[in-house]
Amino acid sequence: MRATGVDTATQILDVAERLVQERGFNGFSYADVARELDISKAALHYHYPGKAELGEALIERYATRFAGALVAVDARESDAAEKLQSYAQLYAEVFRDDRMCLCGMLAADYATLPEPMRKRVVGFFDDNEVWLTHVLEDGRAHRTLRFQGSARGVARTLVGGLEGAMLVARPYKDIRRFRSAASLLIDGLAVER
Amino acid sequence: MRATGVDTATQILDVAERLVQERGFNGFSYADVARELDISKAALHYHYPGKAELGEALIERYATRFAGALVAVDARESDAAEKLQSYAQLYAEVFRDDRMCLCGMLAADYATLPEPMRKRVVGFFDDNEVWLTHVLEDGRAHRTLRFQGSARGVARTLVGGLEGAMLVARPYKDIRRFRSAASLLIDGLAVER
DNA sequence: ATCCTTACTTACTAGTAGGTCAGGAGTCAA
DNA sequence: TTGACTCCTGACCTACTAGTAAGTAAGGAT
Repeated sequence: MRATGVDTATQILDVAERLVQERGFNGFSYADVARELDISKAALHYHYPGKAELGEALIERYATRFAGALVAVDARESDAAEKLQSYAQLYAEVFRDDRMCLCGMLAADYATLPEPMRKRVVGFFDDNEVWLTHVLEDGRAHRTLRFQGSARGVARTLVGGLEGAMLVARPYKDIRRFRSAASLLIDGLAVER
Repeated sequence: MRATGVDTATQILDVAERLVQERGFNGFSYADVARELDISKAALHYHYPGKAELGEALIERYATRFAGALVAVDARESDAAEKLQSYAQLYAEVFRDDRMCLCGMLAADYATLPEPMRKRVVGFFDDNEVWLTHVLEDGRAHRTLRFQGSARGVARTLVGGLEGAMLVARPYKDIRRFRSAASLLIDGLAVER
């Protein structure tokens, strides 16, 4: 038996999540996960009948965790500009260990994904967009943020901009590349004081 | 024999390029390419000894074509702001047919790529960065562009921003999503008149 | 006429992919 | 102490992966 007290289903999710974020959904196998946890492939199939179901569980947990982090940001920060900084910080934390955002990675693999996974990936981006749109509208109303066009358009640009910053910074293994891009994206929205 | 007059090596590149842009480097096989061209897998190995070499040839051609397009932009446009618009237009053209930028896709697959391919992917981004940096510095000198910080930092943000805009817009199959993000990214740099 | 190259083919390899199935060990309640 | 339930293993399957070996038809050069 493996040392930890964490249940197998969770350990599978942990390993698979890291593999997807590093290598993509088509870049890992059930055998990879089983080997790392020193269990049989059949044990994986017991907990997650197929790769598609494992993928769904992966996105669901990731999205739930992310949504929780956004609620925490709302509770901690009141200023919209600060919220955007915290949002970028969430991405920066994901960037560690050569990881890409799970759903950014799955967006690249989108064409090969089963339909239920696709729905959840899009749902993740939609959720991000909605949260950012609220923050942006709030910031504009309170004059702490300034931007042209719709809040929704800026929200989409931010999601894409941060995902792309991770994507391109990863080959360079340089978090400063990511931070620098994130700052330029976000600082440009703040009302200078 | 297949109808076209184009040589087999080029046809292989064409099909493989599309498959990588749609599905990623781990999302297609030699068998997929062979089936589409109605030739044997062994014929692929004749022209490109292994997937790694095929991948290298893919990036090399793509990067050369892209570099050529940038030279053409330099020749056609003199205004830096116009050059940026043309640059974004290059990306918009790639976006058609559910395609992602070849090197953006390969950046996602980066962890699983053989070393020679990695070098070339990074080289592509470096080239983009250099070209954009020149355009941005030129635009700032001629007061047609305005931005804070280093031209290099803005160039990196643009590359990442456009790659990410493609990545996230693709699941929605909506080029307007891409165009809107590209506009926000670039129009913010233009000196208002 | 022969040799060599180009551009393939068919038939094959070892290894890996995702997935199935019968069964067994441990736990718990009746 | 039996039966049900949970969690797992070993053995297996079929399809597919990249890659190789050997052979061949067509065409040019000597």
